[in-house]
Amino acid sequence: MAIRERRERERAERERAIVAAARELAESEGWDAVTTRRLAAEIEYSQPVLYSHFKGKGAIMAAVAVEGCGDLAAELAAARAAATDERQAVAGIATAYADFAERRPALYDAIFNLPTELPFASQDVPVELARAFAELAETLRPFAGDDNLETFTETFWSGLHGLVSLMRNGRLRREEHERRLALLVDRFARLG
Amino acid sequence: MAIRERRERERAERERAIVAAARELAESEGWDAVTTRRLAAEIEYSQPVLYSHFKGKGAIMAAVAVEGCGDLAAELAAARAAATDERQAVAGIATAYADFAERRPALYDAIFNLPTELPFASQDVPVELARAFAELAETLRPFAGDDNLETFTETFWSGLHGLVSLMRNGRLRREEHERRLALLVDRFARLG
DNA sequence: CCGGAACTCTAGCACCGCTAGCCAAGCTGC
DNA sequence: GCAGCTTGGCTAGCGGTGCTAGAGTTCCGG
Repeated sequence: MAIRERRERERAERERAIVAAARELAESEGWDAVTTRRLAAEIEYSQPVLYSHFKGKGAIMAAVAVEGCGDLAAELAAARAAATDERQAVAGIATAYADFAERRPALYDAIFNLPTELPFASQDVPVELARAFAELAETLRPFAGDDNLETFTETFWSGLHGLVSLMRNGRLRREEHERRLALLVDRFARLG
Repeated sequence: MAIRERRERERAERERAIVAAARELAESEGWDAVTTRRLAAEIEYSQPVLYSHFKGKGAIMAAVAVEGCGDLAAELAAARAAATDERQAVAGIATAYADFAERRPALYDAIFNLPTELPFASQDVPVELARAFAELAETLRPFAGDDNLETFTETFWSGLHGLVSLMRNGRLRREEHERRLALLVDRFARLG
């Protein structure tokens, strides 16, 4: 039965290759360039193979999004760990968040903007996403005051998301970005 | 030469019909249902006619977005006018903004989310959009303090945009919406 | 009345996500 | 060792997309 095991190994490997190809293609040429035909060519298999691994293109994008959540969580954690004091931690994590969105726009879109069926508000949130959210929440904890921490975090997070997504599609003046970021942090990282 | 005038009138009328059809279709069935074939059928002309009015589908969507800006500006202005005091004005305009996004998701997406080439940061912003932004700015003026009013407004606006867009695609718990909105308002409508 | 301009239509291109059905390889039971 | 079945990847194709070339019709000016 070792053959069966090898097969399963190869199959898992191919699945990873699909997600990796989708991610790389999206990051280098944008999601519009990610088509099932292109993806199939990239992994050197025919199109229908993709559908034996994933329900459809949306499921592949969701898989990329989950991977991206891991990266985001890691970068947020690093920013929090590097902070010197509580207030600076908020500024640092905000900058890290904005940098992530700026540096990996395709990944960011997969996680937050694209109409994917990535489970969010339900109970089975991807663990990586929960980690990213928790990093934000822990950083904000000293400033939540009487507000519910989760709600407080969601609101701050929304501010960050609004800043980066409006700027990325040209709705905000790019040169004011840092000032807006500082302003948002200032409004949320204060006591009382 | 009256004939030429009649022709131009009919042509302008047809252009309005295209935009109206796109808007109605998007609002009732979502942007996915807005295809050039469907649009052509709706106005009872053939597909290529659309391209004699607009450069492409994107341009039609941009026209719908500009119309939508007018609606948004009107609703924000009404909310501001109905306010009893300065702080309540911020809460009112925030609620009006969120309600607009909730009640007309397709229109909101056309304005802010879809990757349209609607001119924003350039000098020729649609006048309706400038009006909407100005309503926000005037409402926030008493609370901007030392911050640049425009930057301050952009940041608050980003917060609103983040809240509504994350909630609309299932990234935020719907039942906490009003609390988040109140929290955002509270952070921006305070002195000092 | 007729030549030319303006305009709309049919038909089709290249692409999309997705799937039915064929065919070859490999495992299983005799 | 061999027949038959299962597995799994392939080719080909469906119905859709945005967009356009070129034919055909209508109408205006001389």
